[in-house]
Amino acid sequence: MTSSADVASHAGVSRSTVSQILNGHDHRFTPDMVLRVRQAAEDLGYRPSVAGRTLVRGTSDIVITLIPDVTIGPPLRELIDLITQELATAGYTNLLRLASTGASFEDAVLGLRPMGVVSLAPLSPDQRTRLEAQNVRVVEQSLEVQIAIDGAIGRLQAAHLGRMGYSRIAAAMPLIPRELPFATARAQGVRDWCEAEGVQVVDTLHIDMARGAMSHPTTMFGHAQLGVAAYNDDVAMAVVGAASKAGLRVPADIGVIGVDNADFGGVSSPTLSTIKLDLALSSHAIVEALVRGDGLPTSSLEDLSRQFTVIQGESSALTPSGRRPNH
Amino acid sequence: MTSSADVASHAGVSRSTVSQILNGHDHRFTPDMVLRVRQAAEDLGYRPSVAGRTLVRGTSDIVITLIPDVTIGPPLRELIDLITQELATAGYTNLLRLASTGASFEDAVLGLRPMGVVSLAPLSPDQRTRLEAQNVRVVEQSLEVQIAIDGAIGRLQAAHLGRMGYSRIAAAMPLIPRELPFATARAQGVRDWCEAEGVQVVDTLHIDMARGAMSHPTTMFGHAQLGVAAYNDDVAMAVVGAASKAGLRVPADIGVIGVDNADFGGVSSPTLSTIKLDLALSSHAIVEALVRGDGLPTSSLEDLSRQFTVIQGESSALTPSGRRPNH
DNA sequence: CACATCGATTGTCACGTGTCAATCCGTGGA
DNA sequence: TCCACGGATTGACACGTGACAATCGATGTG
Repeated sequence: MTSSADVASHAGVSRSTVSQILNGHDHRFTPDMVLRVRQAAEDLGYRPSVAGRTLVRGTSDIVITLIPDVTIGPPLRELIDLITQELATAGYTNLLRLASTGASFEDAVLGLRPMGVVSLAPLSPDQRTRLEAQNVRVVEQSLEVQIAIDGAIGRLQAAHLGRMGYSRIAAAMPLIPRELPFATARAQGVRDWCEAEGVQVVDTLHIDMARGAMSHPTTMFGHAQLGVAAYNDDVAMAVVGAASKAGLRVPADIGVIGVDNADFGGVSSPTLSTIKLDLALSSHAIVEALVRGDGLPTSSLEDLSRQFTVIQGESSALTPSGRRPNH
Repeated sequence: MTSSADVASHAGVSRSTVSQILNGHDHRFTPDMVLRVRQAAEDLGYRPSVAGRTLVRGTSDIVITLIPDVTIGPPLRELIDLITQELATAGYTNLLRLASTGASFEDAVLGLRPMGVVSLAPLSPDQRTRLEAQNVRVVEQSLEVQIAIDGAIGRLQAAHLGRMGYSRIAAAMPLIPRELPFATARAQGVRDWCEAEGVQVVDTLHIDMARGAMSHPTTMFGHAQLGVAAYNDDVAMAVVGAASKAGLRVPADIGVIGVDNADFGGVSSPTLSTIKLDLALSSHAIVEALVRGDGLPTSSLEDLSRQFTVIQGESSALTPSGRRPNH
């Protein structure tokens, strides 16, 4: 394991010179000296020890990103990639940790003296407090913002179903406790739009996602021309499956729109209408806030709604006017 | 940021005493002294600095797990969780990094002097060489093992379809270059089983997973009673969708089995038959190999096949004997 | 009573780094 | 010739930790 002392002796200079040149203070030195040191570091494959640097600086260049407890599809993956790359450009190292891995998070991570923590899922208030007590910068997807986003998605789904001509609208949510707060916000968003537009709201459908659970659908579809705003594409698929088992036609009798733009929704029959979440522009705001050190600015809801795109599939094409947009 | 010196002065002893008691050498000290130091550390919320420890030991307690460039569903997520927990039990900290985040991996990570790297995706040979040159233990899902696993899955799918009575069998693979080596191994596994059992093999179907691509299915289903072994549940759904658009019945005319046991496959109509991958027992082998320091023992194929379970859905229930197992 | 013994506790060193004060050396002015 | 100047380079320190040698003190032995 080569150290800066090795580089120094290899270049015939003092270790101090090596350290300064490699840390941006090269203007104090002769050009050929700079070149010689750089070359020596290159030859020896020198990588400064994070441990040594952390020790002297009091804080490391490490940022820990907490990954929420959901399946990580292409969009979320891309967001993480972007955050990692932008942090790298700013000189920081992004490392990941699953939020599902118990309380061990703080024990395991705080010893690293990370420069900051990015939490893609809401943190508990005392978790946040403890992190900040250790001078760790925190940028999180707060519960408020998350709920605002979910509400906006619910409204967007309802608006789509209304535009397509469904006269009654319901939300469909999975029976997973962990998802409850978000599901509630979604359903509220659906209700909000319907009340504002004077469209009839039907009680929220609770969908059991266990294998085969929909084989014997109940009379949950007691309405003709019902539009269903599903929690995600999986739930949307369950609704389509249940309707099919009940002998109802999609989209003629029941319309469905999901969220996520999952692969299977684009190739099933019928193809699923869905909402695509574009997370790209958030990454910049996150990294910016982290590096500057202040909190993440609460985006206005106008800004948020721009991040969503309705993708028209066959599952909600009630009216003949429902054409597929070019994509 | 409290250091061991703070704990020492708080307990009225020397820093050396603190260090020894907190590192398992407590048998050398009086019980009440041990208690006093432990209490002081607790009171001050002391967490030893990874940097300091790394510096003096020459290597850190950090393990970096490289996450492959695929969507991370519940099974993979659970594997990562298990690895993290088992490593924590052994005193190591597991941190994650996406494999897709460019070549910056080595620059960013090697400075941490990690104890080891777990790669859930095959590494390039020179990557592995460079890691080992820095005394980093490497445990990877080698290309050979990955291909052996895929071959076994393909055989299992073909065997299921054959058992269900489909007289002709085809593999269905997505058009994604990144997946090509694995897809090829799967198709080969399907072919192997068919040749061994004397069942007719049909040319591999190449499935375009772009939205709406299957709306105008070609004449790819030129065979009655065709069994299709799909690359995953998404591809299986595409096959079902295309069959449906072509006016063919599933499972009567075409049988389909996927891989992954994804949620949507259990609630669609028809429900998808699939293969569930049980990754639990691999985590133990991985951590074991990493902590011991030798390479990951190449599991025999018999062992591997035990990790797979066929889940019977409606999409491959050609024969009346095809009953749904209790689960 | 002197001394060896042994358990309990402490002192010291090294790890690799970044920063800043200190030193070196060549040049120009008085 | 001497000194001040200033740019180029180096020395020394601190960061927090774990391991090991060294020290302390009390007890038992001759």
